Order: sequence, then C-alpha cells, then structure tokens
Amino acid sequence: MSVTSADVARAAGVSRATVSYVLNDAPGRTVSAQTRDAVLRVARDLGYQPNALARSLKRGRSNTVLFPLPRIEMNHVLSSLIDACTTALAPRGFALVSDMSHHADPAVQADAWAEVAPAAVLDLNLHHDDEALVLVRARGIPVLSAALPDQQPWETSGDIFAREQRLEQLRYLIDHGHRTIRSILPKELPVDPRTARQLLTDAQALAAAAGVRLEIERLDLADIAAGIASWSVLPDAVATHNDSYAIAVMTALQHRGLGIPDDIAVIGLDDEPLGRAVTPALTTIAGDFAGFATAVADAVEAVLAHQPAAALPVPPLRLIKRDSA
Amino acid sequence: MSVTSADVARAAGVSRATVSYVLNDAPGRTVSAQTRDAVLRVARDLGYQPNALARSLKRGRSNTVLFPLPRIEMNHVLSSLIDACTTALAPRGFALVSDMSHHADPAVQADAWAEVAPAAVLDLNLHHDDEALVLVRARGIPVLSAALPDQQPWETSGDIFAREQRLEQLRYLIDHGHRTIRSILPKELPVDPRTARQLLTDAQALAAAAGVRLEIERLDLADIAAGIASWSVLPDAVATHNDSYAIAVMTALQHRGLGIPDDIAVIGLDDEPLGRAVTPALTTIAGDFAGFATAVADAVEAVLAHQPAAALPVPPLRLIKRDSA
DNA sequence: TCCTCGTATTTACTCGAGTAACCTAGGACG
DNA sequence: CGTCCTAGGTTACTCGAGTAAATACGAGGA
Repeated sequence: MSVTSADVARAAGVSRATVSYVLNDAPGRTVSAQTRDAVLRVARDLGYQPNALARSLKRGRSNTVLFPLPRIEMNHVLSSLIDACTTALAPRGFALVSDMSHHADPAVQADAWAEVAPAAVLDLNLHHDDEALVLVRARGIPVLSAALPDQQPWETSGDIFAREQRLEQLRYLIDHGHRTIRSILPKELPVDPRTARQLLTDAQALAAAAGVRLEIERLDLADIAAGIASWSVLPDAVATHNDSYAIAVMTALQHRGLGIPDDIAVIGLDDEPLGRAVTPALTTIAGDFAGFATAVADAVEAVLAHQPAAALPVPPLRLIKRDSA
Repeated sequence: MSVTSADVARAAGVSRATVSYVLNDAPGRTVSAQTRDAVLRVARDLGYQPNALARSLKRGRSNTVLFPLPRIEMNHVLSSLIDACTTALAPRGFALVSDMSHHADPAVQADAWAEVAPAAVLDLNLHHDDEALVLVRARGIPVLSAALPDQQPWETSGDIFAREQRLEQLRYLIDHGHRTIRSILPKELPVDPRTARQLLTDAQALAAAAGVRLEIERLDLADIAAGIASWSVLPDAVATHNDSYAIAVMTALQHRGLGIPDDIAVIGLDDEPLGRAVTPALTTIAGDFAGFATAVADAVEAVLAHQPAAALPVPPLRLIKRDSA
C-alpha cells in the first residue's frame, strides 16, 4: 500500500537504520554524502512519508494537540481562536485538531478523543461537564487547562471568555452617557457557574460605582423577541450576550418603532461578520487571540517537557465602534 | 506512565496473548472462565485502556475518520451535519474528527491531516482547492468523496449543499404568488465553479418556466446594506444565500421603511437559530442529515472493505415557514 | 501403554519507525 | 607492525498491541 522506510532502504541499497538516520538528520551520526544523497533521492522519488502511527508509537507521543469544542453555537470567535492556535502550533511541529464531535456518555467521548492519541488536550474551560476530560487525563494524556497555577479553574475561564469583555461593554455604554442599561444574558451562561456568579456581581459593582442603573435579564435567543415586546419601561442602552443576541434585540426594537442608536443603543460581543452587515451596523467587542495562541503553544511544549507551564494571558480586547451604539 | 497489556498480563499471572484474546473476545479461541475473569478483573482494576496508536499500527488503520471543514463561516448546518455523522459512525467503531485547522500550503495541510492517521477522509466537496486532499490520497489514505461513482465530483456537491435547496426557495416564492424575485448570492459561491454555473442556469430555467422574473445579484455579506439601499426597483420577494444574508437583507429593507413580508418577502437558507429570534421570524429551509449521515457511515465501511461504495443520497429538505415569507 | 484429540496457554513474529550497540575498513601513531 | 581511533555502516532491540503457530496437559479410546 503505502511506501515504508524499508522500501526506501531496499531501493537505495542500504539498511533501514541508515534511512532513518539520514531522514532525521540524527545528531552525532556521520553518513557519507554519497549514501545520504542516494537515500534522499530515493525517498523523494518514491514519495516516502513516515507512518505517523509508528513514529508516534515509538516516540511515546503524537504530534497532535486536540482541542475539543464545546457544544455551543459555533461562532467567529472560536474560528479565529482555532486559527490562531493552529498557526502558533504548526511551526513547533504540532497539528491542532479541533474536534466538534459530541457524545452524551463521557466514557464514549473520552474513547473518541483517545482514538486521536493526542500529545495533549486543550481545555479552555469552555466545557460544562469535565467528566470526559478527567477520563482522558486518567489515560495519561496531559490536559492543558486554561486555569492559572494559583487560581481555581473557573477564575481564568471567566477572564478569557466572559468577564473582561462583558465589563468592557458596560464601561463603553457608561462612558457614552447611558444611565439605564439592560444586559441580556442567556439563562445558562456557557461558563462555570461560579464564573457566571462572579461576572454578575462584578457587573453590578461596576454599574453601582458609576451611579448607573443596570438590570440583568436572563433570556435565551428564542425568547428575545417576546421579551422585548413586553418591555414597558425602556432602557437607554442594551448590552447583549453576543452578536446574535444583539441582532435579535435590534430587530425587535425596530419592530417596536424604536430608533437605534438614537432611542436605544445596542452593543454586542464577538464581532461576527453579520454584525457588520446589518443596519445599523453593530458596535461590538472582539478579542485578539494571536498572543494568547502563542502562550498556548508555549504551554503545550512546557507540559510535554514536564516543565511548569506559564500562565495563559488574558486575550486583549478591541472595541469596534460602528453605528448601533 | 500508562498501563499496558503487559502490565495486565503480569498482574493476572498470564501471558500478553491471553490478555489480548480475552479483551478482544477472539473468535475460535477458548479461554477458561477462571483466567478470563481474572484478566477482566485485573484490567478493570488497573484501568487498562489499549494504546490507540499501537492498535491502529497493527491493524493497518485507525478508528478515526477525518472531516476537514472548509474555511467558510461555521454555521448551524455544518454543526448538525457533524453531529449526525458523529452519531452514525460511533456505533460502528469510528470516531469522527472534524478539523477546522487551515494551512495555506497544501503540503503542510496534508501533513497536519496525516498526523491524525485517519482511516478515511471525508470530502463533501466543500473545498475549493483539493490539492491537499490529493496529497493525503497519495499517502494511501482513502478519501471519500461525495461524488457518485458515475458523476463528476461537482455534480453531487451541487445537489447536497446548494442546488436543490436553492431551487426549493424559488419554488416556494413562486407558489406563493411572487412574480419578481431577486436572489442574492455571494460573489463567490462556496462550491465548485461548475456547480455554481449549473445552479444559476437551473434557477433561471425554473423561473422562466413559471413566467417569473428572476434577477440574481451577486453581493457579499458586507455589501448587502449598500446594495439594497441603492435599489430603485423593488422585487416582490428576496431569496438569499443563507440566513445571515437574509437577516442583513431584512434589516436593510426595514431601514428603508419596507414591511416584511407584506411589501417584500424574504426567505433564507440553513435554519440558523438566529433566524428564529429575529423579528419577523425568518422563513427558511433546513436539511435533514440523519439519513445522509448513515449513508456516509455505510460508505466509509465499504471503502475500508475495498467494496464499491453506494451513492450518497441527497439530504431531504424541510421548508420552515415562519413570518418573513 | 500408546496415541489421539481437545482445551488452555504460551512463544514468537508482525505492524513501521527510532536508536543503542555492535561491526568493519582504513588511516594515524607509538 | 600492532594498536587505536574514527567514519560509515549494519544488526538487533524497542514502542504496544494483535495473532498464527507451537506447546502443555489431561481425558478417552484401542
């Protein structure tokens, strides 16, 4: 079927060992220029590609890093996060495998992940039920958690994907003179319950300090239209869970004949492409994952070298001012 | 590090072979109930999990099926397609790995995919540049293409993800009495150029047969607001590339003071969750991937057994009538 | 008693690659 | 001239599992 190193050795008239030494540039080994060239040429002509399974088996670890994605609506943020991590890991010889499969049974899920035999698993604390992660860890696969060494796991997850960005929404609205703000969040936030609670108290504290009235309304995407139709008192501004929420809010407000941003300002989160295309264009917040991804790559290497991993930084934010707020 | 079958053998006081026979229920092999129980108990106590790399190496193929995702906006359709395929493949012992990584260099991309050492690669013709797929195929990894045996690849891809659904949009609008229809498609359709051309002529033929005026406008998502603002003649109805497009169209039309669906009807495609949440709720079309996924799983098994794979069916459509059309 | 048959288990080889340890010329040096 | 070193190879073992072939041990039959 596929061409093996033995095939190359035979064709080049040398032993398998020599082939391996040449192709891997084995340090402290001398190979005559003549046989070296012969091996390289034959390998190229035959289209030899080392068998990843065999190499990984011998080495004790594979070159893949698994990034299991949570069962949330796939969005632009995750896409760019994945792209950033892929790009950061590639030059270090790791292939990021972002996996979207979901199994109800944690054991089955762990089996599925183990089939990939990843060198490490990335856990950016996007998962609610970490049971499957516990199981892969039990299999000896290092799970790289986004938690800082001296933090509880839930603390960092809040920083990376929830808290700072949401507080920034509020700061922006407050700075622009809005005095009654309504924040629309889903019934169940896609973070650890403790992070969620922390977020809510931090937000209220921020509003209180600025003398602003903040009402947090828990609505799922499907309930937004009905929820807004029933508003009797209107806020100055609305901050939403993400851009999808914001767009649903905008269409519902427009349906009530309200002008955006003049009557009510709306700010989203995540910078989805659609936010740029709706009318009025959506003001939102984007995360910059390039630096974060480099830190992830460093951490992967550290963990695999059994060294203590440095803390993952909080990705920097960027406020994208468009027309809705 | 991790516990191997040798560890189990030692602890159970038997040979590795016996352990393997017991755990794999080797057919035509008899093992005394006593040692069988002992092995099973020890394996459980030690938490033995076979090394996926070693097993796959011996067997000549892994248990993973790789599904490389195109660099298009991740949407609900892909999510449900992936879920369906995951569910269909799991009971047959395959783990679907959906990969979102993207490398500019086809060789690097092929390397990344090969690192996973998948048993097969799923190619649902969502990719523009198949060069990386050609490279993995050259490595001896079977690439399962959505094309039917007697078809050009582009023909099926059109059926599965583009043509039928788009024609259905038109049929619905025509059946509901609309006489001037505008179809908004991106400048570059995420399918093979030939599929794209075929789609356009099919759509025009359908409209002509019904005596309906169909104008196809090529706009990217970001250009929709400006495009619609410049319309001088208004159509009865608008059919769009997908739900994101439809929502952008709706907000632009509402901005012009037009009522939906009374002044203009809008129909989307893909049944994104946001479509349910906007006002008015978006009429759209959804694909049902359950049957399709089973066919994919069958095809994977057939290909790996070196049998001719049956044709992949066209996923059935479901029109979801809400308020916008 | 010897041979056969069946069960229960082990030995030994395999997958494809990496690598420590071992050979073999040829040259330098005492 | 014998010894030692070194460049340039090869042999043989390893990773962890699967499995064909060989073996050990009774029981049953002639």
